[in-house]
Parts: sequence; C-alpha cells; structure tokens
Amino acid sequence: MTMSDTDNASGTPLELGSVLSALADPLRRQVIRELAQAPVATERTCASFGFPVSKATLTHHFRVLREAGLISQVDRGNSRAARLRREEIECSLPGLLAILVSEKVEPVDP
Amino acid sequence: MTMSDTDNASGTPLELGSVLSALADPLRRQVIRELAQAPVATERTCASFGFPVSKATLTHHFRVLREAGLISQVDRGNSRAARLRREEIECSLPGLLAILVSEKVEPVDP
DNA sequence: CTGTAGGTACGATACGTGTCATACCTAATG
DNA sequence: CATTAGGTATGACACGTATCGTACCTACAG
Repeated sequence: MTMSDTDNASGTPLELGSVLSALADPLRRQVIRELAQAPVATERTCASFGFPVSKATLTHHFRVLREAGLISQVDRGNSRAARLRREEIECSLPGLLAILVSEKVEPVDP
Repeated sequence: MTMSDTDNASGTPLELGSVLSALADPLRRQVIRELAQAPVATERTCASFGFPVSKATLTHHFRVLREAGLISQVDRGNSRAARLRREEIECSLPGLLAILVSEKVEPVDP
C-alpha cells in the first residue's frame, strides 16, 4: 500500500462530508459510476475516461476522489491506475454506489 | 401545494448533483438528519434547530435544501415549517437517508 | 404603539472550487 | 536524441459558497 498521508487510510470510515463534496461534481460522479459498473478489479488511467478537460484538471479531480477515499491509485511511473474502493465504500456508506449507478445522465451532444 | 417554481416539483426525481451539493454542508446534513430521525409528519422552524449562525445564513441553508427538493416549507406568516420529503427522497435515492442518519458526528464543545 | 420572534432580500466579504496554461517529471518508442 | 503519452505542481482566474449585517416583512403580546 503506497498511499500518502493525505489519502484515506485503510480501515478508517469515509468522511461523509468529503465524499459528498467529491461526488457533487458531475465529472467525478461519472468516474465513480464507470468504475462501479466495470469488473471488480478494474484499474484505469485518468486519461482513459476521455473527459474534455485539461490534464491539470483531471489531476485535480482524481486527487479529490483519492483524498475522499473513493479511489486508490497505483503509481506506474508515467501513469497511475485508479481503482474503486468498493468494499470500503459499501462498508461505510451502504447503497451509495447504487444511487450513483442509477443516476440518469443526459448524453453529451456530439 | 404552495411551492414556487424554483423548488423541486412533486413527482420529479431529485437532481443528484444538487442533492449531493446540498448535503456536502455539515449544517444542512444535520437538518436532514434531525428531521429523518423525528416522527414522520414532523414540521420544524428554521430557528428550532438552534444553530450558532445568523438568521440570514439559516435562510440561505434552508433555501438550498428546499431547492434541492429535500424539504418542503409551509408559510405560516412569520415563520415557515420545514418538512422532510421522505417519500420522494426514498423513491429517487433509496438508502440516502440511512447513510445520513448513520453518520457519526463529533459533539460540539460546550 | 413598542418589543419580540421568525423570517426574507440584498449587498458585501472571505474563502473554496473548477478550470486552464506552464513547466516539469516518468516511461516508452523510433 | 526527439517525440509521444500520461501524469504532477504551481499560479492565475472566474465563479460559487458560507457567512454576516442591514432593512424590511409578518404575526403576536402587552
């Protein structure tokens, strides 16, 4: 486990305020939703989501998710793999992922 | 029903982003938590919660909750009674109230 | 009438947030 | 080596948010 001390430590319940703030942003909700709907051990890079924002903005968003404890990130040198912390989320906040997955999102205009 | 058009109309699913933003604030979470734990038809005034903030700040917070569709307010001339919209919340976002109720909140120092 | 209690609208303030550009890093490729 | 891809830190900016004070409203009590 290579988490820094600003990340949510394993076994610590998630801080609800941080989680809700993190998920108030639509881009960050989409990240969690896609990871929640992917196979369990899925790991994805920031860039793989294809959001129409700058790399710096992506970095910021993934940092917020990580510090809220919603994802963990593994350093791969020139990339980082993000993984959903399903068990921790389901343990601290049962049903939250289901709420996110069930959100109806308007398709983005082409 | 005396809601204005900025409030969530009956029967419309709650907008998850607005709800999460509204609940990201600890004072607003406390409001919902107390209403959720009270008898079903409970109606309370803004001032009855006894928060250590100004009346204007209270007005702002209750407005955010109302516009997110989490509460409805009934005008009583010189006061307004806030009621939790349990059924709508439970219908749109099953389990959300349980998450809020189970949050462990540090007691405020005397 | 005045005072109290419970509100709202408005403007102002300090801080937070989403975004970007820039410079830099790591790693891989040709 | 240069280029590409995937990142981070930093600073700047525009906007949003929580807060307050003020003036005003409604309703009630004396």
